[in-house]
Amino acid sequence: MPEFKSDFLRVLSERGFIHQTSDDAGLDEIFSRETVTAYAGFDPTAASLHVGHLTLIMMLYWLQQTGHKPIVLMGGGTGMIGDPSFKDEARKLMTPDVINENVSKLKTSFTRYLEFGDGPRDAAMVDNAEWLLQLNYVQFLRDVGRHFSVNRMLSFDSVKTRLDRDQSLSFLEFNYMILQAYDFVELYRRYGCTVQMGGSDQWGNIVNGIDLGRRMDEAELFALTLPLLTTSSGAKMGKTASGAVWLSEEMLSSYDFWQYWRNTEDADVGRFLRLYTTLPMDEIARLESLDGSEINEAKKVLATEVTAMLHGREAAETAAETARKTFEEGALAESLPTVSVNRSELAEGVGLLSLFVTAGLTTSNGETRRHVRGGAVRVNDETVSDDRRRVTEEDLTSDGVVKLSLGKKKHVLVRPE
RNA sequence: GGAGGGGUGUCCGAGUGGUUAAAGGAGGCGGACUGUAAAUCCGCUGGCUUCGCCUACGUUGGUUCGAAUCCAACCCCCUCCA
Repeated sequence: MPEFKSDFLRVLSERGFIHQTSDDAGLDEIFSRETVTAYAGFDPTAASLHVGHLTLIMMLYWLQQTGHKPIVLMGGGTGMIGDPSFKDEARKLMTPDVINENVSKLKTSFTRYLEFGDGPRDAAMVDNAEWLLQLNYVQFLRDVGRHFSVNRMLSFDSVKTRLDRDQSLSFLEFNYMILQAYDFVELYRRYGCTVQMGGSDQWGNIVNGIDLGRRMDEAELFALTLPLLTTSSGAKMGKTASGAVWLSEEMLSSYDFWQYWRNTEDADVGRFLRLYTTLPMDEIARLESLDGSEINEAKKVLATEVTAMLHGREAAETAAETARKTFEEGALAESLPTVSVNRSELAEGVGLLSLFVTAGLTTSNGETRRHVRGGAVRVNDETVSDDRRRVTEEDLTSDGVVKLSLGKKKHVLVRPE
C-alpha cells in the first residue's frame, strides 16, 4: 500500500476505504495541496439509505474532517432512468413523485455526519435534476454525446452481464452512464469539484466522467472507489429478513440498528471498527485483538459508536443499556420496542397469533403459528405451545406490560392504553 | 411488420391434463451447540376463523369431471430478419 502525504488519503488508506483510484499520486498531490471539492452520488431508489451506503457516507465524513469540501449529489434526475450497472434486469421505472419524495427523505440521513452551509469547507447538497431535467436533447447529443464511443461503452463490465445473458439493455438505461459522466462535468463547472467517490461498481461510470471532463473542459478529474462490502461469510452487507438495514429511524429503530452491529461476525469486527467508527487506530487495534468471548466487548463498542453517529449518542446508549438488561440480566427493559393495545381489548383477551403480528414480530398469523410449533414463541419468557392462547390482563407483569419474544433475540413489549 | 423462443413462489429453477401449495437450490427465519459470533446439525419458509377453506404458475376468456400444464386473444421480454 502506498504511503500518502495527504491526511485524507492516509486516513482512508489505513482504515481500509480505498479500492481503486484513477491516479494515486495525482490524488495525493491535490489533497495535500489544496481544499478539494469531491462528490458522491446517491440515487433515490428507496425512502431511506441503508447500511450499504454507510461506507460512502463515512468517506464523505473523513473528507470534511480532513479539511475538504464534500458534495452530496442526490440523483433526482438520474433516478428517472435507473443505473443498469451490474444489474440483471431493468428496474421498474419510478414515478417522479416517488423520486421527489425519496430525495427529500434521504437528505436527513446526512445531517449527523456532515456540516452543511455556505462556507468553503461546508458540505453541499445538490440534486442533479437541477440540470438534467432541462437538457435539450439534440444540443446535448452534440455537446456531450459525440464524446462517447458506443464500442467502448459496450465493453464495460457493468453492462456485460446484461449483454452476455442476452437480456435487454434499453437505450434509456444505456444513457445512464452518459448522464452520470455529465454530472461530474457539471459539478466541476459549478463547484470546481474534481473528485468523484463511489462504490467499486461505479468505476466505469466515474471513469467516463473523467474522460468527458478532459474532452469537454480539459479538466483533470479523479476517481476514488470503495470496496464492495460483504461480511466475512460472503453475505451482502445490510440484508436481514425484514429487508435492508435502513438508516432512517422511521424504518428501523435505533435499538434494532444497534442489534445489527452487535451481531457482527467475529472476523469483521476490526474491519468494521475502522470503516464505521471514528475511534483512534490504536484503540481499534486493542479491541480487535480481544480473543474468544471477549470480542463481544468490541462488538458492543462497535454497535454503540455506529449508532451514536447515526442516531445520536443518547439513542445509542439507550439501545446498549436496553440490550444489556435484556440479554445479560434477562430483565425486562423498559425501552424495548413497544406497541400499545387497547386496554379494553386486553380485558377480553387478545389472540396470541395476531398480537405477534401487531407487534411486528411476524407478518402473518400463519407465520406465528409455525413459530409456535417450532418453539420460538414466548410470552413473558415462557414458551408457548398452544397457538390458540390468548393474552389477557393476567399476563401483565408487575411493570404493567407483556413481553413477547420471538427466538432469543427479538423482543417487544405490549403496553395497554 | 415477419419468423422463432420465453414469462412459475423472495430469487434461481424443475414441472407439459389429475395424490401440485407446485421438485431442487439459494436466501431468510426458528431450534440445538456457543459468546446475542462463525461453522455444524435439525425444523420451518402463500393466506385464513387450519382435521377444513381461500388465493397462486404474465392477463382475460374457453375446453374438461379436473389445467401451471390443452385452446384463443391480449400484454411483456429475448433472438434473428425487415
